[in-house]
Amino acid sequence: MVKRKSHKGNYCPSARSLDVIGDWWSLLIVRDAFDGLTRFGEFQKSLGIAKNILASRLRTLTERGILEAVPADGGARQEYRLTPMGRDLFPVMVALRQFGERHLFAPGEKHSRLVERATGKDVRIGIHTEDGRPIGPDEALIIKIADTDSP
Amino acid sequence: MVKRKSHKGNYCPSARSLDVIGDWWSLLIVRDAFDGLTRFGEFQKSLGIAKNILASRLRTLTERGILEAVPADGGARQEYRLTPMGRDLFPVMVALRQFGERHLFAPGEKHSRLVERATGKDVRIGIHTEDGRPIGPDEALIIKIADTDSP
DNA sequence: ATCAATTGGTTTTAACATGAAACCAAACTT
DNA sequence: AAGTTTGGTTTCATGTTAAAACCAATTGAT
Repeated sequence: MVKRKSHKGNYCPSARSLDVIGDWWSLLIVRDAFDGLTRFGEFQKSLGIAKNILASRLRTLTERGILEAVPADGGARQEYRLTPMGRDLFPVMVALRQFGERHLFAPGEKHSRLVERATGKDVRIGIHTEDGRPIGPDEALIIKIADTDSP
Repeated sequence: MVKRKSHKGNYCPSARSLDVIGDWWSLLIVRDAFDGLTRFGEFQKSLGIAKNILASRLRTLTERGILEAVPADGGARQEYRLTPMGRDLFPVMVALRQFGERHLFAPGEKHSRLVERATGKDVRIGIHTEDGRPIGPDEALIIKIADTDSP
């Protein structure tokens, strides 16, 4: 491929996010981390991912501050835990989940659910303005950064 | 690569979503579509993506119901527009954007913004229970589907 | 109408990433 | 102490990507 492109320099925050977690496996690893998995073997079993790919992903997620590797059992083995930055991916997970639930399951087909621990109630996502009014895609607008080099 | 794995059969809705839009380019194409781009050349210029890859992505996004291709100018050329299903990816875009804004820009570094068209106010995302209470990752829990084949 | 340029792709090619399996060292079990 | 489990790394075949060349159909200029 002549090296996969990066979106790092992009001034769109979504693009930069995809640069960090936009590959085939990273967000699934993060999802499992939200679900409490911490060990190499747990992720590998849960995802059915090749071990070399998993090792590579855990390494880059750690380098990028999404996960942190803490020594386990006082030995050489690691436990991988979400950092505060990693936990800030929660809305991304919920948004993906909600989209999938709505469009990617046959009617009546079962799927896992994300619920409030205390009450068992479904978790939802909402888009709104900073003063709290709900807003849809058609009322929103992307403002690109001003080109400060213009006359 | 012995063919990239698919998450299609997975019972996690997030995994299925990633199966549909989880590659390196699809969500950026969707972002540009939200921003009003419709033509092959517009996407190509905006993203700097190779033309063959773009053609391939537009095809699969269309096959999967995220985009629809409508003939433009009454000729053979196409316009690519978001379907209602595609517009339901809006929360995903907003969530990615919010994460990127928070963690992937240096202090003071400029980035594009997503605002309400009418007021110019920032668009935010919120996670809450079905009865409206805000909720964080630690109060949430994934419930896996019951294994109906168990005794 | 004719010729040139633009648009919207497809094909080809080289580099690179992925997945599977084999391999290996350290830690844990017995 | 020997075997097993855990947590990887290495090797290899194949898939996927990026870039560039190519091409047909419109569109624009003369």
